[in-house]
Formats: sequence, structure tokens, C-alpha cells
Amino acid sequence: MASQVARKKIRPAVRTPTLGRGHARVAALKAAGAAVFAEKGYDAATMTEVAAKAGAAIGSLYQFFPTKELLAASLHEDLLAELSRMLEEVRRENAGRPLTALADRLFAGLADFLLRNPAFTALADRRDIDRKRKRATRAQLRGQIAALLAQATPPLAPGKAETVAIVILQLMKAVVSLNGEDASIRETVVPELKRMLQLYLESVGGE
Amino acid sequence: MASQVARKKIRPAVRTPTLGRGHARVAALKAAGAAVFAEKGYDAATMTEVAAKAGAAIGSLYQFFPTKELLAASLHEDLLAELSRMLEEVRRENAGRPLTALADRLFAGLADFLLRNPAFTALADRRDIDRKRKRATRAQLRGQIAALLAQATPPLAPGKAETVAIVILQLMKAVVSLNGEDASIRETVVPELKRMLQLYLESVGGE
Amino acid sequence: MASQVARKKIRPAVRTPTLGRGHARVAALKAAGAAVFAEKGYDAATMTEVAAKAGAAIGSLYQFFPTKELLAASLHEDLLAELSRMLEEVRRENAGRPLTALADRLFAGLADFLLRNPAFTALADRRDIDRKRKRATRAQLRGQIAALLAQATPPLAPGKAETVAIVILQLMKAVVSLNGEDASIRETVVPELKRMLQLYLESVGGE
Amino acid sequence: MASQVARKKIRPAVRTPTLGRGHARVAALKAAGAAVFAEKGYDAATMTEVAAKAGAAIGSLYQFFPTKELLAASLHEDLLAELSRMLEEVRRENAGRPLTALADRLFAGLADFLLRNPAFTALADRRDIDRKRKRATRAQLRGQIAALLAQATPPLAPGKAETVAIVILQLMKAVVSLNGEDASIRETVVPELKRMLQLYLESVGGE
DNA sequence: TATGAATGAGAGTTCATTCAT
DNA sequence: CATGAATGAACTCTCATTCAT
Repeated sequence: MASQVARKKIRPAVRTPTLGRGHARVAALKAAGAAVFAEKGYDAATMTEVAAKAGAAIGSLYQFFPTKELLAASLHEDLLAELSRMLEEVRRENAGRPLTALADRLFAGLADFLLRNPAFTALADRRDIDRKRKRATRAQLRGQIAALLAQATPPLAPGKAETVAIVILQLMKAVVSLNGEDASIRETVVPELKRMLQLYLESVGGE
Repeated sequence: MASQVARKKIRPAVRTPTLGRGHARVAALKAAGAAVFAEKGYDAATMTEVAAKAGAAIGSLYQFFPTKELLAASLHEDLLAELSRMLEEVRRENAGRPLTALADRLFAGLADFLLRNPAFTALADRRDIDRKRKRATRAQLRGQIAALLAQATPPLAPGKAETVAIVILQLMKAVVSLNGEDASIRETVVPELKRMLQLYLESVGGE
Repeated sequence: MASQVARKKIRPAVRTPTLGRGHARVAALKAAGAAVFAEKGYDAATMTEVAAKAGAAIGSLYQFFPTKELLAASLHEDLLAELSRMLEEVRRENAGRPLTALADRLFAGLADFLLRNPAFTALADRRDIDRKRKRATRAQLRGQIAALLAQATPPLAPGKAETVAIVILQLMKAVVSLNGEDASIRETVVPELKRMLQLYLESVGGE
Repeated sequence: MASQVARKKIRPAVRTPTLGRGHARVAALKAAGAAVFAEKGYDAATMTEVAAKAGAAIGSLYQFFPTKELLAASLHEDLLAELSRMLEEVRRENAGRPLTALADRLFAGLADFLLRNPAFTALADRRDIDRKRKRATRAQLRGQIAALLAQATPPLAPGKAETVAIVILQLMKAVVSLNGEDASIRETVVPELKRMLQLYLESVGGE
């Protein structure tokens, strides 16, 4: 066969299946990937384990995701899109409400999303992704949240909205990271974080 | 990479050198380890690279740290000890001051420590360390901070102090994670996080 | 890459299509195969790439050529046949002419053929084909060329003709291999090789 | 361990052993590499087979030759150097002799070298090496042979010497390629090729 | 018959760890 | 103790080939 050597690498891309059965496969592979990445983190995750968990042969996995990196990227994109949809929905349903109410809803939505998709955290925190991509991704997320916050009544100034978006995102990470703790700690601290945010927002919104 | 298997596991203990020369060696190895772990993360770090960066032979590294895991643990312990010393110092020098002042000083100290010791974050966040060890470590850190906060004037209730300690720690992580961002973002958001904390502490301390 | 193993080996035979459509398919596949083999060599060539270049599905390629080996063999045969036709034509049109004129014509014909069919070289040089097949193929080619040379005026002795055929063939390879070189080199050296051959033939023919 | 992923690839280089026993290993590995490359060609050769033939573990092979490519390159360089030494020796010992004698000696030396080092042919003919490297290598070889020829009595004009060098080299390839043939063929044709060269050189030298 | 998904042996390569010198 | 060579399991990825649709 062709040299096993690293060949030209013509920028391989995720292959979209053309046949029906392929779609199910791809879905299973993605699910398995998400599970493994979530459990072990990107580095410690193994393509072999992903394939096994999906009940597929290793070659099948590679048919659709030509590299581990691409599998991760694809997963990340999917999750990002879902998150984006969720944010848009929150925006639609809560436009015009006061800032604190907005933040409450947003907080709940984010927490729900992150808890249901632990792979997102694992993939977003990777230290070895393209700086640009990382930056772009964050900018998009922040932008969307800022836009959401800007629709409060009274409205937040755009610059302020961006800052507040970042603050909220950071608090979200805190909430998520508390997930590894005892329930008693979680149940004590999470409400405090929320309360802290509310205090902060009141001070911000009243400006 | 899915942990390269540890072939055998007899004798798991960091060897403490007896001679002065040994101490220098160990120090160099630790410094190199910290640098590499900080730069690449635990998984992607390589024992070979650590040894090389320390100007030592790979065998020499293993003489003192029989396992990658043990090197990380040793490093982590060292940093924890240093952090502990720092916290104790803050406590000594600020006992009796109001809560907000305490928090300010603590915040500054923590930020300084974490920025000077990026390896700490890399090692503390590892997903694959002994759950127990992790828990114990956190408990110790939180306890120390809680003790510090309990010495405010007026004093915080012990239970409350523990909660606040966690909140502060989480905010610290946020500050640290903002380090990868543009300076402009950092300079806008970090003060806001501080302000948020102050608002929170005022509400807590006034109880 | 150390031949990817042929899993099973039942039914090894090129399927000949019955319909017109099939013929077009096969032709496209062969053309693609020739192109890929010529560009990358047998080992580095990929069945997938061949199919892609032919605009066919991989399954379609295997329908007609159950093995990479068989595709190569089929191609090789085709080219050999074409070469044979060409030699026959040269023989017909030049019978009775002096040896040097014959050689000139032969040289031109061979060069033209090899330059138009780079796959021939790629396939003929394979180190891993059946020794017997290789030998037989060469014998045929040499025989045909010897027969051609034997028709010169004055005629060459049969044994001598065989030897001269080999010499000519070797010189042809040289000409072909010079194709990767700068034009200036090619244009200087190729005429010299021809001149050398003429000198040699004069010495041979005058015996 | 560190990501199994293709990392930065900091231009790895062949490692020279520092300890005595390493030298023996490296020699064995090179010998095995030469044997396998010669037998199967670069593509079909396997690092595993090379290691096995050297009686070494695969990791040992990679300790000194971080890639298959580098092993091949190192081997090629060695052989080139040996060839170069041989040519220099021929030059030293035959300066001033007539062109035909020179060529005779050169021919014998080259044939001997190539027959003793079949890996050279396998490695020099690789289709996938850097065009520049290939060109440079050939230029060097030709230059050295041309220099040798220029020392004939009477001397060859430099431009002509370069051309003749190429002609000789091409004839050498022919000789080598005849090695796969029956002894009877080889013994008939090789002398003819030599005779052809002599005729050519007489015509060239007499200009 | 055409299509493309599925398969899995095998290739190149890495790195934690051991051990002779 | 120091050194660096030796080891080999495990990893990512490829591709000839098969087979369900």
C-alpha cells in the first residue's frame, strides 16, 4: 500500500455520510467521542476506545473523522452550535425583561447545557488548539451573550454588556467545576454565586 | 495519549538526596518539571523533555522521581506548601482587619502566586489524580482560607467562612483563566470581578 | 509500506464487461490507474485514489479489478501489447534498411512510447512481481526487437541481434531516466547516447 | 504520556550514540536497514523488519533513527560518502592515464561498489525524495567523475567531461540492472556495453 | 451492477520505564 | 550516583478488500 509515512496531508476534513446508515454510524461515533473526551479529556482519550464504545471498527471511525483532532473539532462545533441555538432561544423568550431576570434564565440555561454536555468543557479547555480558533469561538459566545444582555430593560450599554457576559461565563465555569464536589458543598455554594451575580448586576444595571 | 502504562510499581517514593549536589540536581529537575508541566500540561509533558530541560540524563531524573506521577505529586506538594506559607503570612499580617480588606489582600496574594507558578494550575486540574488526594488538598486549602477569613473584624461565622473561601477560590480561577486573553479584556474584567466580590462580601459581612 | 495484505484470494481474474457502458468505465479506470501508478509508483498508489480519479466508486473499481495487483497486471499487459504493435509496425515499415537506420527508427519509437506511457516504466520496474512473468515479458520484448534487427541489410546474426536488442533497451532506459533532468542536460546527453549507439552498431554490423 | 498526535516535529535528526555499545547497535541497525531496503525497496521495507533483522527492539531503532525517512537518508549519505572516497582513490591512482584506461578502471570500481551495496540503487531511485537533494547529490557525483575524466591524457574539455560522466553513469545503471538476469545474458551483454563505451570514448577523446 | 460504508491487520512512531556500564 | 541505551506496549492512522443496500 501507499507509504505509511506522513503524506502530503491535503487538509483532510470530516466526511459527511452519503448513505442513510452512515448517519446513524456518525451519530454513534460522535456520541462515543463525546463520552470518552468528557471522561478522560482530549489527550487521554483514545481513538480505539471511541470506536469500541461506538461498536465500530477503528477504520470506520477514521472513515468519517480522519484525525482525532478533527473528531474533537467536529464535536466542539456541534456543541457550540447547540449552545448558540439555546442562547438564541433564551434571547427570543426573554427580550425586554429586567437584567437580573435575564441573567437568571441565562444562568440556568448554561448550567443545564454544560451539565448535559460535559464534553464541551473538556474540548473548550484544550491547551493545544489554534489560538485564533479559540479566540474566535470565545468572541462569538461572548457576543451572543452580550447581545442577549443588551436587550434587558433598561438596556445595558454595549461595552458593559460584553464585560458582564465575560463575568457570567466565568461564574458558569465555577458552577461547572463545583460538579466534582460533594452535593452539600454544591448546594451551598452555587446559590451564593448566583446571589453574588445578582448583587453585581443590580449595581451594574443601576448605573 | 492515554497514559503510557506504568510497567511495575514497586518502590513508589521520591528519593531524597543526601548530598548538597543532589539537592541542586533535584531543584533543577523540579524547576524543569514545573516549566514543562506548565507549558504542555501533565499529559503532553514528557519525562525526556523534563530531563533535557534540567540538563540531566533521563536516568538521573528517574533516580529521584521514580514515576512521572510522583514527579507531579512532588511538585504539587511543594507548591501547595508554598501557597500554605503565603496564606499563613497573609493571615499573620492582616488579622483583625475588615473582611473586604482581607479579601483584597488574599486576592492579590493568590493572583501573584498562581501567576508565578503556572504549574500549580496545570497540576491541580488534572482529571486523573486520586479523588481522595484531590479532595484532601482542596479541603486543606479551603480550611486555611476560611481560617483566615474567620479572623476578620467583625468575624465571619465558621460555616460562612468556608463558603466564602470557596467563592474566592473560584473567582481566582476566573482571574487566572483570563490570563490567556487580550490585555484589554483582562484589564476591564478583573477589576469587575474584584468589585463583584466586594459587593458580595459587604452583603455577607453585614449579616 | 510493506504490501497491505491481500485478505483472501479466490477468483483472481479481471472481469470483462459486456456492455458498452462497462467498457467506458473500464477504460476510465485503467486511465486513472495508469496516471496514479505513473505519478506515485505502484506501492504509493492507492486504489481509492484510482477510483476517485476515474470518478468511480471504490466498489466499482473492484468489480472489474479484484486486486490492486490485477489492475497493475492488466495495465502492464495493455501497454505491452501496444508496444508490441508499435514494434511490429516499425518492423513492417523498415524491413531491409540498414542497421543504423533501423536502430534510429526504433529508438525514436521507443522513446515516444515510453514518454507517452510513463506508467509502463513504473510497472515494469516493480521489484515484487513474479520473477517468471518478468522474465517472460522481457524475453518477448527482446525477441521482437531482435527479430526486427535481424531484418536489417545486411542481416544480423540471431545471437548478435538478441544482444544488440538488450543494449538498445538499456540505452532506452537511460534516455527515459534522463527525463527528470534539466532540459539542457537532456539535450546534450541524449544525442551522445544515440551517437554512441551508432558507433557501436557500425562496429557490430561490419562484422 | 504526551499526545500520540503528530507534534511540532522539531526537525528530528539522526542521533549519534555517545556510548561505545551504541556504536555497535547503530552499525547493526544500518546494516539491517541496508539489507531490507535493498531487498524490498524503500516503500515496502518495514521498520519492524529492520529492527528484527538487527536483533533490536523497535524502540532502539527509533532511538537513533527517529523516522524511516531519516534512516534511509542516513544510509544514503553513508553510501554516497563511500562512493566518493572510492572515486577519489581512482582519481589519485589513475591521473594522467589515457581516457579509455580511466573509464575502464572507473567502470570496474562503480560496478563493484553497486554490487556490494544494492541499497544504494534502491535509495537513490526513490521517487519521493526532495527534488533539490536529489539534484544536488547527482551533481556532486557527476562532478567528481567529470573531474576524474578531466585528468586523462590528453585531457577532456570540462564541458565534455561532464557529458561523458553522465553517459558512464547511465551505462553503469544498465550494468546493475542486468544483475537480475541470467548469468549467460550478463556475461554476453556487459562486455558489449564496455566495448560500446570504449568506441564512444575513442571518438570523444580524439576530438 | 453501482455505491460507499465497514473491516481490521499492520505500519510508523512515542514514551514511560528499566538496567547495564 | 550518573548516564544513556534498551525495551515494548500502546497509539494514531492507512488502505486493500468485502459486503449490505
